[in-house]
Amino acid sequence: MPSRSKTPLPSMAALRVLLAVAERGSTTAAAEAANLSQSAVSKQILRLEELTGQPLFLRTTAGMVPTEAGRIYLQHARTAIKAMEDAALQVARLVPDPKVLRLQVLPILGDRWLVPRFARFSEAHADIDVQFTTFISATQVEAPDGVFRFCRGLAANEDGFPLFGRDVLLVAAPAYWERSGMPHGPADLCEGVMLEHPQTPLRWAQFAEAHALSDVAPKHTVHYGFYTMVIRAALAGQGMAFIPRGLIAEDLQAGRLVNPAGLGYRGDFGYWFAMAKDRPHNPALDTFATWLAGEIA
Amino acid sequence: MPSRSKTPLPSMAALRVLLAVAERGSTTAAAEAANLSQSAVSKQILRLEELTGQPLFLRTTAGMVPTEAGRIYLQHARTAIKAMEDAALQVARLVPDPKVLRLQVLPILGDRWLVPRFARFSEAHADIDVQFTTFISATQVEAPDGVFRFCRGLAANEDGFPLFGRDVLLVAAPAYWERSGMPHGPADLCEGVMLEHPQTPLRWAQFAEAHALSDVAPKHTVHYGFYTMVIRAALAGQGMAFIPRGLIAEDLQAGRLVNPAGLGYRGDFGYWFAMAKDRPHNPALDTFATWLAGEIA
DNA sequence: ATAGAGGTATGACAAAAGCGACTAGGGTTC
DNA sequence: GAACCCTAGTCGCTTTTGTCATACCTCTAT
Repeated sequence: MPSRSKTPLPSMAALRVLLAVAERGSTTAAAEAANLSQSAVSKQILRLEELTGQPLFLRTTAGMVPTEAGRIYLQHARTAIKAMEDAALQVARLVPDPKVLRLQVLPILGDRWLVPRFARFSEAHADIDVQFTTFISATQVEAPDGVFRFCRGLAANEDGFPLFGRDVLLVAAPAYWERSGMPHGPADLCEGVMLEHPQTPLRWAQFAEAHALSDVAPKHTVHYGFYTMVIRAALAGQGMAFIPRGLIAEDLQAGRLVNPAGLGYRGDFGYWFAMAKDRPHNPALDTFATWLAGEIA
Repeated sequence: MPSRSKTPLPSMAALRVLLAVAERGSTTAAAEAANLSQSAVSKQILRLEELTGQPLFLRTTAGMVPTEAGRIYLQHARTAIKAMEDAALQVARLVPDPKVLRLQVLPILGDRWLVPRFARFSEAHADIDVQFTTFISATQVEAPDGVFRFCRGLAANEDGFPLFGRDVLLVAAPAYWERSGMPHGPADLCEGVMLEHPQTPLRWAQFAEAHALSDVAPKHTVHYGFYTMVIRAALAGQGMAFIPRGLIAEDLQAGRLVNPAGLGYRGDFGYWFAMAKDRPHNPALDTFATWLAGEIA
């Protein structure tokens, strides 16, 4: 039975913007991701805050950080958006020969690697409707057709192939190196500021292990809730980060990030594309996998 | 992590309209419930269908009935709407002295009894923000403050009081009685058409039990998915229905429905208002309960 | 101090979406 | 065939949502 609540509801578009802001940490960055102007993003958030009757973000000089209310609201917004994406997918699957793909992708990989080249794919295969999703939820009924993952390898019941990512570089913005001095070896890094995302194995620990450094470690480490923000912070010159080369190829080339003395390591983890083996054959998925393999070749 | 899907999302308003249409069975009826024009409702549905790429309703001459795709979409729409209502509620609860109430109410009771008189309450207590909700979901974090229920009585850990509804009348539209002939006793009803909602104890079975009728039963029974639609069908002259007097007081007075020979019964079930005993004291809830008690007195 | 670089908010205005009133047209019922 | 229910389309009008330019704030560097 449907609701008869008089509660005014936010628009889904606004919710999407909300999530983008929370993830990227600023209206400016979110605007870019959402293909909107900064002012539009700002207004959406303000409208949401008016709706809920309280601030959803704290405005700091560095950007927007969610308040208590904001975090609660975000959680539910995810559920709502996910529900409708699921709905769209399931309904699309009802037609005889559905050319729909659902791909689960990590936010950083999507933003920095996949989305830029994906335009070419959708141009070449306009008939295939690809839905990207970045998290899973309780309402999820069907597993995605394919998954982008940061892991060591595939499970037994999966097909797939590695993309890139084992080549991890220590980078920072030129401004940062100027301030802290260009390092020549691991030992020079102790004085620096490390930027890390606790749940991602792209950290000093992996670097130290690869180079058998037992007692050296940087004095300051800053943790971010999203790996995206680690990269953003690195670009802003706030510190050093370990980042897979593939994610920042352009930034290195343009000089926005610098990898001193080739410092880095080769990790166990890499980005993989995985598909369940036991699912019914899906030609659209084949097409996508083939294209993807071509892109990394 | 938020979604980065390119899937265009429907507006929440559209989803609400969708639910209304599904429940009431026609755009015309939904328009009334949603305080919109019929044309607006129709257009919302058409837009949703364009979005999903397939029809969500079958157009029959009697109204709109959900397709397979429609039913799936409805299900998810409920979760989405519920998520945002929950969000609004939880966020509202964060302020020091939140004057927010969540009340769970049955659709028929809400439409036909509560909403009409509720205007008076919200006028008198503009500071109290009441949220009506009609279904519960997995994402639900908090129990509602109060529940309107059709039942025999309260549970041990509940406070509350009965509203009305034990006085059940057999009614039909005048046009129907003209066609089928005015009955004078239970036996005359066998030839008629009964309108019932399978999950509601407002049916021939209860009537027969109350009057110890063992072998008489109407030949034709039509089942509806929502009790709302039973009333709608009765008003449209499609048959007879058992309806609590309180829900149709106006229709009886206006002659839109007629209760022949006082036929009916006094049932075990009635509408109750229930509040959990063990919850922290909420002054706004007291205010509401007091008002409600006054309304039925 | 002051300029500059990050960020957010705001005002003016254009585009698009949404709504209501009305109308067309199909199907039932009497 | 007339009256009545339904849905869907058209026409203006209002509201929402977006862009662009700009103001403004706070930190940092010169």
